[in-house]
Amino acid sequence: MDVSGRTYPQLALDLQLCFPLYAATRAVTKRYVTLLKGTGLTYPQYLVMLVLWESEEPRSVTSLGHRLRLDSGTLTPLLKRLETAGLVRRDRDPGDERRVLVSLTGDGRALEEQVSGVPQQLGTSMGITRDEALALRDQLTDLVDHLDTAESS
Amino acid sequence: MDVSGRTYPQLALDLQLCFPLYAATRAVTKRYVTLLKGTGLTYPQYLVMLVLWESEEPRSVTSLGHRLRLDSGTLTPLLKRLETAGLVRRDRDPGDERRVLVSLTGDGRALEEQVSGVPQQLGTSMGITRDEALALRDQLTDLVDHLDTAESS
DNA sequence: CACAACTATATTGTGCACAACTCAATAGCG
DNA sequence: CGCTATTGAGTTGTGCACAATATAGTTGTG
Repeated sequence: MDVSGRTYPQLALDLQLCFPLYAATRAVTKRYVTLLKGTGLTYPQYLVMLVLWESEEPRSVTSLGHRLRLDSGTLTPLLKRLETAGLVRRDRDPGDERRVLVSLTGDGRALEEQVSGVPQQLGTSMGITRDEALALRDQLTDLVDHLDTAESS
Repeated sequence: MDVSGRTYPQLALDLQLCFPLYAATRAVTKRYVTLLKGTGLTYPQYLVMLVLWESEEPRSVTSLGHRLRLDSGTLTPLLKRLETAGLVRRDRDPGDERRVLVSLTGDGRALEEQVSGVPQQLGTSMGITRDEALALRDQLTDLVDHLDTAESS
């Protein structure tokens, strides 16, 4: 890698780490488009569905946001699209009318079986073993934790 | 981690790897907003500037796109904003009128010095050593390469 | 009870990403 | 030379992300 001519060689590092991270996310998202074709889900919608499938109970918008680190500005329109698609219902919590509870419809629940092969297919596409995936997960999780604490300083 | 109750436990893995990757990219992007405040650059704009700073010659839109894996639909409006900000110029290549050559202005070149501390600050925020960063970079690069070849199949 | 502080969601505006498409310019070929 | 195929950039439309703001509902306090 040629960095010899740069006035500020340290800037090359940003292209070397931050760019691959950025590119990897877009590559994964792109792969999901193919894998999720037929379900009509986008990648962020799939992540929301994963959280709902893992929950026994309906979840509020804020609760989904905490799990996925997304705010209402992103989730509200996304959830409306899932509602239009007939995969979720959105009902005001009778006990606290500020809250909107998101619950799965029959179709939404049924979709889980249809995508059950996706993680396996993606694992193959990424060309890494389960152990490598778990190690990578840990590094990325650490990174997010560090950035979260750094942001508040 | 409780996955015992799931009908399809393999779906938990997508939340365990793909979600951290997705969250890490957004956390890094968010950190850059703070670090780049004052320059007026967004994270994708900063990446474009990094490529221009590392180039001796003006680059075409396609050439920038290959380096950053972005298409003209993303780059054209982004480059127009950089042009409006006075950081780059966009001129048709006299030798091939289809091509638009992107070159740095004096202001654009001067900005390099102003952001030269950013990689160091980000490294601190991420809480990883240079060696860890390079190892992570290699894993992510491998991942992108695998996904690229998988996509075409 | 009145009312200020707080909470949960929704809305608005900006900026990516990317697929699909258009259009102008160029290259290649008979 | 004339015609077709290709290439490079731009446009359009959809769907995130997220900051900033608005609004309705709730809670705590005097």
